[in-house]
Amino acid sequence: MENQTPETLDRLFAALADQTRRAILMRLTQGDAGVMDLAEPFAMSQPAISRHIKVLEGAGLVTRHRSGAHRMCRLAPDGFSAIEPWLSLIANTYAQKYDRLDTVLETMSPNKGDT
Amino acid sequence: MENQTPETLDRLFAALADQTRRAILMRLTQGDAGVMDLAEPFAMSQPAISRHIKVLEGAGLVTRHRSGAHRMCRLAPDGFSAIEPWLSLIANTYAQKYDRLDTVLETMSPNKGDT
DNA sequence: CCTTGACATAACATTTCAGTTATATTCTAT
DNA sequence: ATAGAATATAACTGAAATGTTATGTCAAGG
Repeated sequence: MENQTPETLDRLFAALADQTRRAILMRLTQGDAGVMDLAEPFAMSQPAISRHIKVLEGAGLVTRHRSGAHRMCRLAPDGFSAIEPWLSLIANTYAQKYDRLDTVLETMSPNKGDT
Repeated sequence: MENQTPETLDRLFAALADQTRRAILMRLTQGDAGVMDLAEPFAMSQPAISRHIKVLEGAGLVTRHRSGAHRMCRLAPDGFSAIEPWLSLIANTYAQKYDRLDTVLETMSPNKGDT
C-alpha cells in the first residue's frame, strides 16, 4: 500500500500543531461541512481556512468532494493510522522504563490485523 | 495543576513534527544520553541538536539535568499526557461515525484515575 | 446570458524555523 | 590557574508557514 516515509509523520504532526486545524477536525467529527461553515467561527478569512483545509488534506486527515456548488469536507477514516504505530512504538519502549503510559498507550497496537 | 492551553498542544505536535526530534525521542527510550551522543548519528552540527533538544524540552517531552560535565537528556515521564486526552476525545467522536479507530484509540482513556 | 455564491489560486508581507559558524560558559583534570 | 571537553548562546541566512487582499473559476438561478 502506501509506505510510511518520515514525511508522512512530519505532515501529520505538523497539521495537528495548529489550533485552528485541530478545531476544524473537531468540528468535522460532528459532521461534514463546507468551507464557509468551517470558516465562520474562526474570525479568519476564507482563503486562510481554505489553506488550512488543504494542509489537513495533504496530511491525509480530511477528504473533499463536491456536493453541487459546495465542497464538502470530511474526516478521512484512516487519517490517524500513521500516527498510531509510531505512538505505540515509542510508548511501549517508554513503558519499559517508567511504568506509567503503558496503561494508556500500549493498547494501541493489539488488533491491527485488518487491511 | 498545569492547565492545558492550546499552546501546549501546539508545541507538542510541532515538536513531534520533525524527523530529527522524533529520532532523538526514540533514541532516548533506550536510555538517557548527552547532547554529543544524540548529535552523533544525525550528521548535523551540535548547536542544531542542542536547539532540537530545547524544543523537545519546551514541549515537555524531555528533561535535562547535569551529570558532571555532561547534561543528560531524559524522556519526561508525562510528556505525552497532553496529547492523550485530545486524541481520545477526537477518536471517540470519530468512532461514532466510522467504526474503525475505536478499537485502536478508545482504549486510551479508560483508566486515567492515577496521579 | 448574467449574476451570485462558494470556493480556489495568485501575489505579497511578515513571522517563524532550521541550520551554520563563531564564541561564551562551565566542569574536570592537571 | 590553565587547558580541554561538553554544552549553550549569538548572529546570521535561507526556506517555509501563515495571514491578507484581489481575482479567477465553476455551478445554480433568474
